[in-house]
Amino acid sequence: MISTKGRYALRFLVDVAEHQAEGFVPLKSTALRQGISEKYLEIVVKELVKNGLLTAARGKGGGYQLSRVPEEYSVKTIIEIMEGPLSPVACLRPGQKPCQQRSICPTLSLWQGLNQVISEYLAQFTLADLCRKSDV
Amino acid sequence: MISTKGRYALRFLVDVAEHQAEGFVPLKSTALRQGISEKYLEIVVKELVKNGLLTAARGKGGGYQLSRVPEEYSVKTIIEIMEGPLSPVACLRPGQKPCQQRSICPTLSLWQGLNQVISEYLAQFTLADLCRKSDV
DNA sequence: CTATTTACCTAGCGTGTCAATAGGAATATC
DNA sequence: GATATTCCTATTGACACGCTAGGTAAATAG
Repeated sequence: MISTKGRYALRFLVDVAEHQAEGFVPLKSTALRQGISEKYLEIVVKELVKNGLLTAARGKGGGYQLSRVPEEYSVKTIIEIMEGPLSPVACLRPGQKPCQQRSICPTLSLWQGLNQVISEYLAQFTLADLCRKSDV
Repeated sequence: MISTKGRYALRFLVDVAEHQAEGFVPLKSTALRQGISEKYLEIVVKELVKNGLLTAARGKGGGYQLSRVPEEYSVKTIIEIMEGPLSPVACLRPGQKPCQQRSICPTLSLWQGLNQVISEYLAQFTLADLCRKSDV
């Protein structure tokens, strides 16, 4: 359900948060530290820049910085940017053609509940929480 | 994360639970009622029989019945039979080669927590709960 | 005994996503 | 001008998903 894109994004953001004090953090160094393919990480990071989570600087001495403070990045938002709406079942995805069985489906409310449980869980954490954990 | 296999399985079991009073429930009739491809449903049902959730009877007048009372079918168990272990991220799946970043991964406990939240949610419901809902 | 109904079995197919790779262009610093 | 970096487009191989096809085996009804 949550692919490498979402997970790499989180790890990248944590890494940047922890190293940006020294200036812009180049993708290459994070890829090395985290053991992630450089080229693949590019794809992930591009999305984060496009959505305004990261500020980029090109050229020598360039790299990435967070656009805001870590407390303002909810895990749910980050995951949704990378993965799209995180419905656990296809029939709940927005823009889906309405299921014909919807009105009589005995499992609909089950999935709606699961959806909510997951959303609430991910919404309660921020980047700052993750950084704290990796300090220990 | 939860594919048609798991969802069809639940809907099939609910349907059988609600119609088995009249005898064995043939796959064909459930497929019609639920609007599911007969042939595809076969694949799903085969798995349920193999795992002892359903009792089958061949030939005319045959079909399927629950092996136990609906209260004894936890939603979590059913889903796990169809989908395998329901970890939201690959690195938590049992039998996965241990992640090299594991000891320093800032997101590990996040995923473990998500895993638990999902498991607990699905474990608290049984087939009987779903049947009640479709009665309303 | 035959026709019918049902479960059971094996195989294959088209589509899409995932994770990753390849090769370069644009931009900034020294 | 050399170097380090982000940015852009395209492609690949593997795999799962949802589904289809074409049968065989068993049980019942007439």
